[in-house]
Amino acid sequence: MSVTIRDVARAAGVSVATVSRVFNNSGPVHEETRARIREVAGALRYSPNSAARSLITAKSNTLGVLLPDLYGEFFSEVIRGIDQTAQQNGYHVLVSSSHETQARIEGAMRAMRGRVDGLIVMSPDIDAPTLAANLPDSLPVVLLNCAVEGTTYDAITVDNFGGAYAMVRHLLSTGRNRVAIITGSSRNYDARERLRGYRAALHDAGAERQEGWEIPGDFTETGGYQAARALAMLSPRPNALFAANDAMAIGALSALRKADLSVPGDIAVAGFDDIPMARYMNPPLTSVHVEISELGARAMGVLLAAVQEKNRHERQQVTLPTTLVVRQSCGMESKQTGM
Amino acid sequence: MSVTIRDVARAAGVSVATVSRVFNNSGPVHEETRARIREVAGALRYSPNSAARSLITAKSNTLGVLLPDLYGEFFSEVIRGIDQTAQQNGYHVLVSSSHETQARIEGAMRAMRGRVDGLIVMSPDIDAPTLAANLPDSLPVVLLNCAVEGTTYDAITVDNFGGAYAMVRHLLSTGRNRVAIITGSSRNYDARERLRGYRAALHDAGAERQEGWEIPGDFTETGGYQAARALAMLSPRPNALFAANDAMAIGALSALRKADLSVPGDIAVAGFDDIPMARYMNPPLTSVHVEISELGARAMGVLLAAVQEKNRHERQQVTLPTTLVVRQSCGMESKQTGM
DNA sequence: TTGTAGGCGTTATCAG
DNA sequence: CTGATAACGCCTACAA
Repeated sequence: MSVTIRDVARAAGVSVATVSRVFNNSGPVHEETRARIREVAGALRYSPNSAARSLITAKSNTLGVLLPDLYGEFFSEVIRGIDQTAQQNGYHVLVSSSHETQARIEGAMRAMRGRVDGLIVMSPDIDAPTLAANLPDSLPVVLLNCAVEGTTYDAITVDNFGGAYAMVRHLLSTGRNRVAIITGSSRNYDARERLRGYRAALHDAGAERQEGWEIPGDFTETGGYQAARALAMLSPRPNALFAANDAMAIGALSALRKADLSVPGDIAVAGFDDIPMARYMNPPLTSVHVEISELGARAMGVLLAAVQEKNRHERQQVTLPTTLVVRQSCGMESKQTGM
Repeated sequence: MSVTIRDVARAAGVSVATVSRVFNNSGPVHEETRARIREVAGALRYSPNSAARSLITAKSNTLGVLLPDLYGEFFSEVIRGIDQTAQQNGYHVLVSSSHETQARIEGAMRAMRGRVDGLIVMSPDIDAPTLAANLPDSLPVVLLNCAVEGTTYDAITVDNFGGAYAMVRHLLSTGRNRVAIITGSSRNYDARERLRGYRAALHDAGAERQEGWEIPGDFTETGGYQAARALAMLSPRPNALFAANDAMAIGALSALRKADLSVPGDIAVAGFDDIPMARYMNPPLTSVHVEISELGARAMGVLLAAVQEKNRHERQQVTLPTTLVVRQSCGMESKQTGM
């Protein structure tokens, strides 16, 4: 650990400059001396001090990830995608989680400043202007599932609107005419977009819409459970339910069961995300499939481009498509293909 | 970003040493000048260059986390606990995931060497000797859910054996006399321990045990599904099933349903981990509750102690207790308390 | 209480 | 192809 480039140089009978050259593939080095240096360095178990390197190159080879709250399978997958892509490109990942409030985001950014070459920010709960005010302008930043309308940040989002729209459209097409929704927090960008898709689908199909059919939730199983319990007592009762994520849909299934309502007989149920467990629910849960780890991978991809091209990098706002996965919870007949 | 300590010093009309003292609370500084420096620094948006700081102090204020594979709710929770504890103590977290093989672990460690002050290693698939050979001796390391018998590393593990033992014991106590298990990979430490607990419980209770009742799984929903499908065809058929984790238990529930077996009527089912969704299954899933984020928090706590005390730090191997959570999947009657 | 100056381990710019 | 040597930004004795 305390073996430095000088030790290697001395042991190999060369100057530090030459050692540096072989470790950076910079400048020409005689093949023979290069081999000797590599050997000596290996024997000494030398590895360059990254702090010193960062100090002079002004690069840390580290990228930061700011997360709202590590919770559930969703984030686990996102990070997986982020980390794999980073690793493949020789970068490290510094994570910082649990940033629901603006103050915390701000603090986390300050803490990361100088330690990272770029940042992925995932904070669906913070609005765009607030975010903009806090984002460092000197640092490449990619927004993940954030409200970015009218901004010029690099951003990547799931097609929340399109996915919700397609799902509700599908529910209507199966003959359900009273479609309710369990929403996420109204401060949450994803949740707002999914609600918007729900409303648009109803509107475009000329279907009935009621305020009371928009039941507030919070993206947790418990929230979904409680919302569905409330929904079960509505009259007339909706005959389809679109939960803004799978966790809530699963909670809802449980509540409906308890209320002795059959799914999909009395009411069809659908979720969003298509987490791995969705297909193993009873009944198997219809959902909007999102390639979650791909989401993280793409975000990291854009960030790497921004970091490496640095100047002259075209800002891009990517929307990841979703696909409808129809299973029995919304009335698919065959038990065969439900899996 | 390019504003250095010298700029602050110049602007405040003092020397860099004084500014440094202010930012490190080291040495005495006149209250008045301290205030002025803080103000100037704030106005200039100065923040110390961490690379330079690390270079001279030989500390990075960063702790590394090596994960086998970011997968499912479990890891999400572990990281949450780790990160929160780190943040509270002013440390950053560098993560690196997807290290199933020894070679990858080794590479990741090399990559982190010098960038972190300590390491949390979670690699249940690697055996202790192999691990030991690759662990840096100069760096504080805490093992998380690893096989550590006979080693002196700091380590923290879930009481896999005890949890499994208690669960099987419980299943037997409800009158089930043919208890099967879906195991995890035999290379996985957690899985081995849970299997050991299963066997011990059967043995101690004088219950019947059969090779064929130990069905291999892989900790995924799909693995559980397939294992349960196989189990359903056994004769005589087991009347209780202990899955070594919840994901497999959920897959199993689905398969048993498809095989027209009733749970808990024909067969009781139990899992391990008690992930949030367990209680919302149909029927609600009995499981061994683990305080997962606490696991991460504790690991980080031990690591911080090791890093800060450095010398003279007593090695400790902590085992986190588990609790039995009984729900309807193993025959609890009341629908009321099943939630 | 404050300032001066040396050095942390590398890289990069010059000469040779 | 190789070797000195000046930065990089900061901390920390040691002086004042």
